[in-house]
Amino acid sequence: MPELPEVETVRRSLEPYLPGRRITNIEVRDPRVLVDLTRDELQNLVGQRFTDLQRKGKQLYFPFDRDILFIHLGMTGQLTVRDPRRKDQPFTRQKVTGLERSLQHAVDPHTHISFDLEDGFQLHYRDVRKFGKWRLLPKAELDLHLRRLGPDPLTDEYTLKHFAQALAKTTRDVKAVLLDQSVLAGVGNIYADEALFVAGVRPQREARKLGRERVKRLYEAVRSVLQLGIQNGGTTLRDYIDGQGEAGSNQEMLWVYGRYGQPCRKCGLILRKAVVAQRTSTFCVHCQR
DNA sequence: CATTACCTGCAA
DNA sequence: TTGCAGGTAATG
Repeated sequence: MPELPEVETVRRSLEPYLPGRRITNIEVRDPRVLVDLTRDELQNLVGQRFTDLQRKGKQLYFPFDRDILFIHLGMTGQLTVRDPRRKDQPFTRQKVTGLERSLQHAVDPHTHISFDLEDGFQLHYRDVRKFGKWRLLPKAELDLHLRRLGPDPLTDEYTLKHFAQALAKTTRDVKAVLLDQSVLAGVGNIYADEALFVAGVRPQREARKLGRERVKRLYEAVRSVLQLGIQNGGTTLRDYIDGQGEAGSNQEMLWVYGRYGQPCRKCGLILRKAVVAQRTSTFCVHCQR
């Protein structure tokens, strides 16, 4: 599900609800998403208030009094807030689509963690495949933990120099570099394919063989496709919803991801797919070299 | 490097 | 029934 634009959309959509609210109860139904963390340790957050909602790449992190809660949504993680003032929607809407079913938390077998907050608000974590990960780390370990990630492309730590150097020193496929979270944090399979198309670069091109001009185009394409994704509230293919249960619309804007067999939106040639960096990749052999 | 494992649901 | 899916992390 979630790459940088989806995670950022979740973060923003939770922002009006969580900061300042005290946690009154925590229920963990399936502890498998907890990493180096027991149910009891998570209970330490009861009585504390949410403060800032932060993000680096695909990693969400929420500072509390002494510890920081890290949440990675994996492939199918959903973090949603229930607002008691909106009884009618979206959580009790009567549609019967899969997306809507996910909002009936009380009876949903995939909602593994629920927080009760002040004023009747609730925060729910749903994750069908359970690839998501929750960690609780002391504040002192924040830098250590974030340092394992490369720069977030929406910050000014993301520089052409750094990006070019990372590409120049490896024989890997360029797509593998885009997906490497220690090089840059936040690009996954969708936005890697999209950025490569926008830059006119084939995913299987050897990273160090890209010329200066194409490196620069790719550097900028990464940022532009992520920004567009955020602008459109993320890409909803099946599971992704934001913190208020809303789907995104960026799937309507995709140039190539998931469109193999269909005509290229720029030149009309049928898009091809190949496995690159162990992931299905879609590209246009005419527009991408 | 590539492969496998972790999980569940859904479409082919 | 098989293969595939937005994710990492642990193996050879």
